Amino acid sequence: MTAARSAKRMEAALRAAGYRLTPQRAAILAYLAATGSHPSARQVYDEVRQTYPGLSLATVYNTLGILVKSGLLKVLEFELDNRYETNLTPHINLICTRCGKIQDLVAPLPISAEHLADKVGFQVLDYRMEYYGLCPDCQGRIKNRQSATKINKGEQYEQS
Amino acid sequence: MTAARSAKRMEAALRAAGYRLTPQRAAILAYLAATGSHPSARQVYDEVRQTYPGLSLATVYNTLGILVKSGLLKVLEFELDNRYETNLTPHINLICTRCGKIQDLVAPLPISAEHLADKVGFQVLDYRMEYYGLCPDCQGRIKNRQSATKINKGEQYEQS
DNA sequence: TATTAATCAATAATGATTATAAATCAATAA
DNA sequence: TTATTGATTTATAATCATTATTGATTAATA
Ligand SMILES: [Mn+2]
Ligand SMILES: [Mn+2]
Ligand SMILES: [Zn+2]
Ligand SMILES: [Zn+2]
Repeated sequence: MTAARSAKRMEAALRAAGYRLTPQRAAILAYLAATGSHPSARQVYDEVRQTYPGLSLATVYNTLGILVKSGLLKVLEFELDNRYETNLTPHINLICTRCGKIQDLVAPLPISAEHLADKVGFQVLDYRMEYYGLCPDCQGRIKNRQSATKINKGEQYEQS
Repeated sequence: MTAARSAKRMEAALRAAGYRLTPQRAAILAYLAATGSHPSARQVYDEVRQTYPGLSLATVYNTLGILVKSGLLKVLEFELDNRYETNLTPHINLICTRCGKIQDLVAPLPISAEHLADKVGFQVLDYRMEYYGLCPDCQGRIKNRQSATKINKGEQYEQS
C-alpha cells in the first residue's frame, strides 16, 4: 500500500537487479505489496494460486529468495515456516504465539548502530526485534473459552 | 558462572520440575552452566561427548527440550541450527553473520510490557532482540584478507 | 528466425528436529 | 536380594520445510 511496498517499485527494483519480470513473479509481487501480513512461503503459494493457478511452490521459493537477495524482502527465520517481512522501515514485530499473527509496532530501536560501532565495535547490518505473547483477539478467546490447551511458543499455530 | 546459571541451581530446578537428574543431564547442565556461548544442539552434543562419550544426540535434544519447558533455557529459532540461550536476564544478542558468534549486550528493551499491554493490548510473554552484523574479529579479517566471498545472513557460518 | 540465456516446474536431495520402540536404569517394595 | 514399575537412554526411522537439480519452456536480442 505504501510507496515503499508498491508493486511497481518492486518490479522496477527487480528489473534493476537484472531479473526478468515474469507473470508469476508479478503475481507474487502484487500479493506481497498488497498484504499487510507476514506470510510464510506456503501462505504466499496458497494465496497467489487463487489468481495464478499454475504457480508452483518451487517458483515461490525461488522468487522469495530473489526478492530477499535484492533487498526487497526480509526473512524472519523460525524453526518451522519462515515468515517474510514486507515492511522494511524500522519497527518491532509483535508475534502472537497462539494464532501466529504478526503485528507491526513502530518504535525506535533500543540502541543505534553508531553506538554499537563506537562502544562495542560491532558493525550492524540488520536487526530483528520481536515480542512474543498474545494478541488482543487471543487474549479474549482464552478468557472466554478458558482454553485447556497449553500455549507455548513452540506449539503449532491454530488456523485462524 | 553466575548464580542464575549455576549447575547446582539448574539441577535443583530440574528436580523441582519432577525430572530425574541423570548423569547425562548433569553433564549437559554442567556444560551449559559453564559456557558463555549460545550453542546449537550439535555443539552441545560435540562438547559434552568429550567428557561423556556415550551420550546420544537424542538425549541432548530431549534434555534441551526439558530445560526449555522448565524455563531454564531459551531457544533462538533459526532456519538451520537453533541456538540455545543460557542468559535469562534481559539483554540484546549481537549476532555475527560471518562466524556465528553471539555476544550479549546488556541494554534496556525498547518498550515495556506494561506499555504494550496498556496502549496496544498485546500481552508480552517473551521477547527476542537481535542485531546482525560483523563482530570485531570478523571486521578485522575482512579488512585484512579482503574476502571476496559475499557475506549474507543466510550463508553457512565458517568454522571458527 | 536463430541464438542464447533465463526461467519454470516437477522431482529429488538435504538436514535439523522429532517420533518410535526396544534396551537400560533407578527407585521402591516384597 | 530380587522383582516390579516406570522413567530414561539410545539407535533408528520419520518428518517436513527448504534447497538443488534437471529437462522443457520461454524471453531477450540481433
Ligand atoms: Mn513487521
Ligand atoms: Mn544472549
Ligand atoms: Zn493471536
Ligand atoms: Zn564474527
